This record gives sequence, C-alpha cells and structure tokens, in this order.
Amino acid sequence: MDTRPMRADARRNYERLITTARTAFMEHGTGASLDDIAKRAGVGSGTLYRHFPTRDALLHAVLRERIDGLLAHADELTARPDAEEALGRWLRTYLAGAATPRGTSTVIIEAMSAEWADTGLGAAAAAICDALGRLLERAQRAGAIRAEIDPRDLLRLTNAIGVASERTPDPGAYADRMLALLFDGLRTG
Amino acid sequence: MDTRPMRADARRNYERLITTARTAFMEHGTGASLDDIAKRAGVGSGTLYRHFPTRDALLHAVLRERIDGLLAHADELTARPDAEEALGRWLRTYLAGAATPRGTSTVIIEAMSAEWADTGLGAAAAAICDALGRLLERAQRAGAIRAEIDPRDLLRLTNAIGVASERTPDPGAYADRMLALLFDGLRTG
DNA sequence: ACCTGAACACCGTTCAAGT
DNA sequence: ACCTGAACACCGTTCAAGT
Repeated sequence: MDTRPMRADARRNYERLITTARTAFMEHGTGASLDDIAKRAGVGSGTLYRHFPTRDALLHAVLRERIDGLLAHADELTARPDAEEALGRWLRTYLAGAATPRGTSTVIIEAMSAEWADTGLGAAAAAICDALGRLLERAQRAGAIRAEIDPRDLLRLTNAIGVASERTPDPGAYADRMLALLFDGLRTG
Repeated sequence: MDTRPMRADARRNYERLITTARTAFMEHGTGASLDDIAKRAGVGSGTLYRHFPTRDALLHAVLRERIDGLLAHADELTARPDAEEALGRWLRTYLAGAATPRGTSTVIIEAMSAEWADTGLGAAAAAICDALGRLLERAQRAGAIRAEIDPRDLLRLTNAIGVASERTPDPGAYADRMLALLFDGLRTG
C-alpha cells in the first residue's frame, strides 16, 4: 500500500468527493449518478474515476466509518458475559443503519460472493462476516444458539432483512420485528 | 377493460415481446436493456412502449403465469387438513422460483409499497399477499403459528430470503435452510 | 502528479412520419 | 390502429491536452 501523502489539491478533491457522494447516496440510493456527484463536488468526471475506479470503491469509502464502527462494536461486545445477548445487540445495531443509503444491503450481499473477493467492499464484507462469526461462535459454544448456523448464511439473511426494511414506512421497527422472529429460529430447542 | 381483439400484427408483436423479454430477464436480470429486447423481438422501440408503458408492465406480463400458478396453488393448499404444513409448502414453492429472473424479489418488495397500488405488479403483490394471508390465518387459528405475525411482514421477509438467495451458489438450498429457520421463529411457544 | 472536459457508447423515452 | 426509427436527454467511462 502506497502511503505517500497526496498532493494538497488531490486530497481536497478526494475528501469533497466522499462527502458529496455520501449526500447523493443518501438522497438517491447507491445508484446515484456519478456524473452528478463529480459536478456537485466541483471536479471533472475523470477525477472521480482516478480516485474511485468503480462505483463500489466510492461506496466503500462512504461506508468505511460505519463499517469500522461495527467491527469495533463487535470487539466490545465479545467482552460481555452474556454471549446470546451480545449477538442480538450487534445484529440490532447492524440493522439500525442498514436502510440508508438505500441499496446498501443488496450491495453487501453481492460483495459476499466470490467474484468480489479482491475488491474493497469484498474485503469489508469478509471482515464483517468474521466479526459476526466470532460473536456467533461464542453464543454457540454457550449452547444458546444452534450449532448448525453458518455466519455467512446469517449475515446474508440479516442483510436480506435490511433489503426488506428499506421500502417500509418504519425500517427500524420492521427490522426489529423480523430480527426477533429470526432469533427465535436461531435459538436451541 | 377493453377486450376487443388486437390486430393480428399487434398481437404477434405483443407475444414476441413477452417471450423475448422472458429470455432477456432470465439472462440479465430484471434490469435487462429494453432497447435490446425490442431489437431482439424485431420491433421498433416505440412498439415495446405502446404495449408495455413501463418496465414493470413488461415484467408483470412475463411473471403472470407464475403468479397465477402460485395463487392457484394457495387455493389447493387451503383444502389440506394440516394448516401448518400447507403454509410451509406454499412458502417453499414460492421461494423455489424466486431466484430467477434475478431482481424479481426486490421488485415484489417494492411493489408492496403504497405507491405501486394501481400498477399491475402492485395488484399482483396484493393478490399474493391475500393468498398468503388466508394460509397464514388458517395456521394461526389452528394454533400452530404465532398470532401476531402479519401477512405483509411475512411476505416481505420471504422475498428478502429470495433476494439473499439470488447471489448464492445454490439458491434453492439456501432458501430452504433460511425458511426452516424462519419457520421455527413463526411457530407458537 | 493531477485535473479537465470533450468524446464515445449505451440506454430510456417520445413522437412525427409512415402503412 | 399500429408500427418504425430518428431524435433527445442522460449516464458511465476513457483519454488527449493542459497545469
């Protein structure tokens, strides 16, 4: 990884693009016009492509903070005594932000497939899956959650709830209800 | 509804467009190029728009047979003695076809929202929801399924499983596993 | 080293002209 | 009554020219 500092104008454009993209994705979903983002950020379209060769690279940059937060949260929760509650809390936090920008949950599901392995979002999805895997395994060891559940299946299903919640009047409430159902299915016996 | 027979060439174009669209949607998902569909069907793009003013009108025409089949299947299953098994069977059948064309499950979730109420797919989604509602209510009356489950929530979640399964190596297997989990959550006590 | 914006390809959608 | 395809707008992506 090249860590030499960017030229000042490059850095400024980079930052501006991320902030503008965040707003655009929030407004129009993950499919927002890249041309429009470049225009609104006041840069040429080539500059956008130089910094972010694909739409997903840009989306990844926008989501980075949230993803890092989720990973840190998982680490904190691993210290909790109640493994089942820790898993439940993390999934609720995960879904609390999943409805925005619209389309994110779909992209994460896609990013879990093999073809995305060496993209930024693919790596992010893998990291999320690992974090969830640790919480899940602990709950399974504690005998609270069925042993046959696979972290990838669970992450996919959690994101699926995210997809379904996006078009709902109250995404948070829907996600919580569905997660409660799912959790009853996950429990042993 | 105008039921006067179409002119022979119009009818032929109409049929050709549906068959071509079915192939295109299967190959490239529900976002397949409409222009390309018109070309492959051998008609001008205006003709496509005359018959199907929106992408969803065309998709609805393509899905019509499958949807009708699902509604009929629900009726048959209502005659079964075991209400819980009937519900489970219908959901499995529903998901068996959900992974193709890619994007269908997402569209159905969208079609359930209020804005789609007076579109063809909106009406279809409502009919599917009603059919599921009847199976669900019967299973609830029988005491097999939790009373607080809402058919709309359940249909959304079922389609969510469909979305998640699309990008999976074996969609059918994934859907069955997730449905089994979900079902455990749906059961009483 | 980085930026700009014109250029190209592609797609959705409309509509004047045709049969 | 229906069809065609040119025309327009919009978007993604590349790259030659500029600083």
